[in-house]
Amino acid sequence: MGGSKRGGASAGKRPTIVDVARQAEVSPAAVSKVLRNAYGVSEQMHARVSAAVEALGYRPMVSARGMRMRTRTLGVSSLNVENPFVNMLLDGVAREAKRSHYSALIVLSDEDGLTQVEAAKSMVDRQMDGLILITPTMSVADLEALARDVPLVLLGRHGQGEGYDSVGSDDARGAEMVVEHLVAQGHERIVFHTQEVDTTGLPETAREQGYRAAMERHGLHPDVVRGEWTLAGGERLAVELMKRDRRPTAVHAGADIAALGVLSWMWRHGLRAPGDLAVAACDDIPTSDLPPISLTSIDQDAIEMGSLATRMLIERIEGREESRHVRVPPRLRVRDSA
Amino acid sequence: MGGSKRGGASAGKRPTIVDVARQAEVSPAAVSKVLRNAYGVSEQMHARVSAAVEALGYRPMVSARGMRMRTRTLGVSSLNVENPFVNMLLDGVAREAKRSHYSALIVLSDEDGLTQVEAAKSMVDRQMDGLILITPTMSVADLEALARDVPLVLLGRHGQGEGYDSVGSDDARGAEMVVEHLVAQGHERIVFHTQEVDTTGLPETAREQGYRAAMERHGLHPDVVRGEWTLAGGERLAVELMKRDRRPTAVHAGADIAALGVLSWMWRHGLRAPGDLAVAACDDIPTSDLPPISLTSIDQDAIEMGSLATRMLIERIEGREESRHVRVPPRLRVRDSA
DNA sequence: CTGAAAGCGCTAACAT
DNA sequence: ATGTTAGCGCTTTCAG
Repeated sequence: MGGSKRGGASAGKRPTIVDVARQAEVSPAAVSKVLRNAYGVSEQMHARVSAAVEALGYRPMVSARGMRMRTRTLGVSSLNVENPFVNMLLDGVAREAKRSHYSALIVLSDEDGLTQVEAAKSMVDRQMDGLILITPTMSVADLEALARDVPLVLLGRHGQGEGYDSVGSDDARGAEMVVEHLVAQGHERIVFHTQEVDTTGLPETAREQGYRAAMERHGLHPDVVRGEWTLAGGERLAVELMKRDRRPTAVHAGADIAALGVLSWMWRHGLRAPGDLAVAACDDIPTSDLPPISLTSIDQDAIEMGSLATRMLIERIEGREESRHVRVPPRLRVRDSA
Repeated sequence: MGGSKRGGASAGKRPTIVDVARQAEVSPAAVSKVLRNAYGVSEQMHARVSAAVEALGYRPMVSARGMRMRTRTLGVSSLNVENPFVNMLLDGVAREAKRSHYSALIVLSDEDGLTQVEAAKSMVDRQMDGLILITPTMSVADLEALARDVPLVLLGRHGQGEGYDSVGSDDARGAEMVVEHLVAQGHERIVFHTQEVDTTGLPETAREQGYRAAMERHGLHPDVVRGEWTLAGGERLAVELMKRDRRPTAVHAGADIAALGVLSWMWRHGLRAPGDLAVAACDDIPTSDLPPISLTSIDQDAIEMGSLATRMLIERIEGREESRHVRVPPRLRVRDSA
């Protein structure tokens, strides 16, 4: 049945390093050295082993190898991807990992802080060399505990602690830019919409700070509405704003996905941006650029953020000790909605 | 600093099963049994071991365990996620995996068939119990080879071979539904836009068949334009259609993302759907439902597809031998664009 | 430059 | 019901 030498690597079983050694008539240790390009292997040996590897279609089993050395695998934990912004981050991570000859494995976890911790630990159990956590909502204490077990980079969240790194957009600056732009357009009653959070370091916090600072600098009253950065959250925001006696003239929805909710509601009710209400947000997801939407937004260069986080994680894996916390400068994309 | 008993599991190193055994004053084998809920452990033993596990914060190392048994980990390989449809599939997979107490690890690979094969193999190297491949473009031969090494389910692609399973939308039926709808609206010159593919089983093929069949049934001329299912591809399609002497009155863009390209181009040029051109597509991504877009589309129930594929993979891992190829029925979402 | 032997953390017979 | 021993596939001393 297509089998070859008896007792060999045929029988449907995956060939091991011992099979290769037998085929090449050398020791398993020698094979291992060739595979790792270790120091001290003759041309001859290299050729023999390579031929055998080729012939058997041998591939090292990563978990066995992982018991003695690094696996060259990065773990990425991400919230469920309703938000396309996250996809762009993942894209950046995947590209950079590939470029650096690492594998990146992604696990999807829930908003729930506990599940995130569990997801992260489960990646450690699986011998990942390091972890990238995308906008994790877990506590700082949990993050620090995790960082003691494994090299760690936060992506899309600001960190300040020691022991891990972070890459975030300069959220405060982004929110300021939105306000500056709206003020320049003559707006004065500008609402900011954000999510309730209890953990520090999340974009919500920084964006609100930036908004408040900019408003006050212009002698305007901050007007913050709490809600959710989802489509539905945006619709509820629209309802709330429109039923006010003294309507605002502009809203910074906090995140594109919420802004889309606002625009949808307005559209359905015969209202248009910016005429009835100027709308702006953060994330610059692809949908925002579609002409019928044309949402003014803060571009956070997500792909670059993902790629930077990956480079930083690899540096850490390869020995860096000092923490680095990077804020990537945002850009304002002015479109029709504001 | 802060260490406890000398020689114990303190010193920053992760505790092993031996540490737990020592702490509980039992044998490592006993610990292993408790951990696996294996047959034949006394109440007493269970309590002692559990306490020790708790005390040390012990977690089994999955790769070591994986050398002797299953890892309860599913590998998911997915194309780079420009297309939100894929996210919905992933979402379904993640939920079902969690429900079944499996972990799902995702790897992002390129369009390129070779890279996909490499990505899949690398998951096998990492001891995944089974693989879900999302709309893989690799050859049937490659798929069959892979299926010999590991339980395999294709998601978003039709398969017929033995040795693996598949879950796809009934793409032919979906395309038919679009044509039926357009014909019912009085359209006769209906273009179908698809991607060039060389591999069988992909949605492109089935959708084109469904389109042709439906057109012919109504005595209409099939009119197929090749291009790319991307935003840019959709814009090129619009250009091509609009410069024709005898313009079509409707287009089935093949995929929502391409339809958005068509709509964008039309919008920028002062044209509107369905007045100037009726536009419909497949995928029903969230953006299509936004009022300013309102794209008529085929809802493939991606979340259910992902979840079904996951259940099927687990069945296979747990012993099923016969192949199953499922076609999930699509639904037409009629909106303003057609 | 190469090979023999020990061991990574765990499970699976086999004793007891 | 529990412990002993061997070994999964690989790397790593350490001799030769």
